[in-house]
Amino acid sequence: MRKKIIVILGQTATGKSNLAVKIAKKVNGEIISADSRQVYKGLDIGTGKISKKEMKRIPHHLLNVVNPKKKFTVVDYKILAEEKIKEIIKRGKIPVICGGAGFYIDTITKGSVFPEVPPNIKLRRELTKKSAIALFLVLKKLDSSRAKNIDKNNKVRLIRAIEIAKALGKVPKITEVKPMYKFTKIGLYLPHNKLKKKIEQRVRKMFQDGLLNEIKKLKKSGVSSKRLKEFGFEYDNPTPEKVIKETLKYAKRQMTWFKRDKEIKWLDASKAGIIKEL
RNA sequence: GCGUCGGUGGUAGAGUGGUCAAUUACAACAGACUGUAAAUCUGUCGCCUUAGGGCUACGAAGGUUCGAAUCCUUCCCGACGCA
Repeated sequence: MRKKIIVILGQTATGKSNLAVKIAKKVNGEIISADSRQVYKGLDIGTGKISKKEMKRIPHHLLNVVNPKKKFTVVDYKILAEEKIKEIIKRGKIPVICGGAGFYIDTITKGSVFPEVPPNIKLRRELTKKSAIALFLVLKKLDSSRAKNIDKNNKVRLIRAIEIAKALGKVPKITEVKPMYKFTKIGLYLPHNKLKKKIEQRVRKMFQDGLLNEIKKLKKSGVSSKRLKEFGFEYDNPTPEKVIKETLKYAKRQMTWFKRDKEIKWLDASKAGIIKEL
């Protein structure tokens, strides 16, 4: 029988972490975070990282595992997460994946295998200087079939495709290896106005809790402002209004991603007693 | 009260006789997603539509003109200056 894994996903500020803890308690589970920024050390307030106290002694994995100066990618995530899953199951416990990064979650639940071409910083730096059209032409020469369905305006994608094509000759089709687990996906959602309110509260609290200080600290430790920008608005000279706006937009993009997944069972986060159906 | 400048779409803000349903930005809505994913990128964004067009629109009302967001008159509102 395939082992069971519970996945808690949803937009930011819907209360995923809390629910995950509750569920983990109930099923004797351990939590694996699926958050692309909470993997970094020192990004605590801005990413809404769960506190020790809130964890309620449930083990949490893939939080604070890398230095923010280093790059961490989906593939890194996949490797680590799969390792953790195995370990947890070995301990006779149930893995509970919890997070809002759809891309990260999918790579685990769908088992997508990405071409094994590590980022080539030098090449990227060079290619970034070129225009999207120029990049597109380069890719077309290297791999016309990938060029056919790539987004011509998206430089980030074009650059990665070129990077892969240069290394492998062409961009291989993505394959999916059926994972040997059975995933139960639970999506937490809030009605729009409630979500908005929640986000506003949450952001205001971040500022009270010293978000600006956290940013200062990161800068001091040598994290460049360009890098901080990559982590998102909270780390780029923020005001509460700005951060709220950006967070709302992000929440929107999250939903766009999740909507496609028909396996998700959606639960209204504002209603109590959600756990019983597990 | 006199004078000056200004009133443009959800907001900010261009446009100063035709090519203007109106540059652009933001917001809003929808979407994409092959190792950056809170990243990156796309579409829609006055109303109606059989998608070719049709209609109503740039504070209000009149006027000039073949034609006005753009010029003139009066009025209303705002900012500043002088009283």
